Amino acid sequence: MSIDPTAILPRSFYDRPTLVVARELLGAYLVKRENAETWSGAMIVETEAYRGRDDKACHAAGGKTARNEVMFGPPGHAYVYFTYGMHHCLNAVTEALEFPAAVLLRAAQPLLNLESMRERRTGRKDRELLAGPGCLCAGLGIDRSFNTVDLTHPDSRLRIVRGQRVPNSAVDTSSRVGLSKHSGDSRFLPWRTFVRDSPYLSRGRPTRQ
DNA sequence: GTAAGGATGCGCT
DNA sequence: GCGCATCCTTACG
Repeated sequence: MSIDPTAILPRSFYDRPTLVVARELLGAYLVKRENAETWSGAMIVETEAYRGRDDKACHAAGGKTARNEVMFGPPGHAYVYFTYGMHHCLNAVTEALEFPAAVLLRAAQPLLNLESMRERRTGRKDRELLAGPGCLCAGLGIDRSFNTVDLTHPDSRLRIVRGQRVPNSAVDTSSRVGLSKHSGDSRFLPWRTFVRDSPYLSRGRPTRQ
């Protein structure tokens, strides 16, 4: 298994229904350039879909603001936001221009340049380096300076490239993690997708009734 | 093993 | 000012 940082997923990959993109991102490689020679890489194992004005859990449910306007832009760009006063979260924008939607990358299996990840996440086991949306950004050193980065551009320091095929038999879904009451019925949508038996998943518990 | 609460800063009302 | 698409530490079985 080797990562080819030039096998970039094209914009057409993201210009599809968000749930399809969320499913197909499982097994893909998230790749970040550390410097001229060094790349860090990890296989995506857990995602969540956030889609449109009707999804009350979607940041864009209340309309376009300075914070979420990337979600209204063209697909294939990174939406990175800061939350809980300390965590960054990384999303890939999906669907057509002006339709706000994105896939939250929640967990990944470290594959390339684990040294850098261990430095940024001292004291953690390897399986925990990228296990959670905040952890994933911490482990890969992704902050708000990555907001709006084009994930499909050959010069970008952050991109997603072709990875491994994950069979449907290995994929499971659940409701999304961490949504509060204000999301209404949206919080029960089964829009979290993950590789069922991966040891690299987040510890997040899906929203319950 | 699980559960509860605190940390923390930004976006939005 | 309030609440958050979270994570970590602490407490207790």
